[in-house]
Amino acid sequence: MTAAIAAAIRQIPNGQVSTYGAVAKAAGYPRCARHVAKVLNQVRGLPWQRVLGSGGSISLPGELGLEQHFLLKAEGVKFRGRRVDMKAFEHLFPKRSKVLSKGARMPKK
DNA sequence: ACTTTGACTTCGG
DNA sequence: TCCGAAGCCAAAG
Repeated sequence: MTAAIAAAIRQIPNGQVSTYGAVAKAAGYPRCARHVAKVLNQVRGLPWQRVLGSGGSISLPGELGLEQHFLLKAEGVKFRGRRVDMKAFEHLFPKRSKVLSKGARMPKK
């Protein structure tokens, strides 16, 4: 599954971005956003800078965050304040034939 | 086999 | 808009 996630991340084209949750979902593990982060941190050769937190926010702390910002900017991604303009730059993964249905979540409300 | 660990996500205040 | 709490799941030790 680590491989599946890594593969999903590699699919993100230059100039576009995605989120942890979206990547996890695309890889077939909708709830494993956190693991995506871990994969990004461990696996090398991935376009890690194209993966953002929900809403297009940079989750990387410190200088790495600045570097991410820089790299994305270099790819043509534009920022709306502290967030990436997801509406315009989020990469949509090809829908896999609902193999893993995840159903509704969020028990709270 | 159990515990820890994440660059998360979402809700409510 | 920002902050804290709770839920979440697989990989690594």
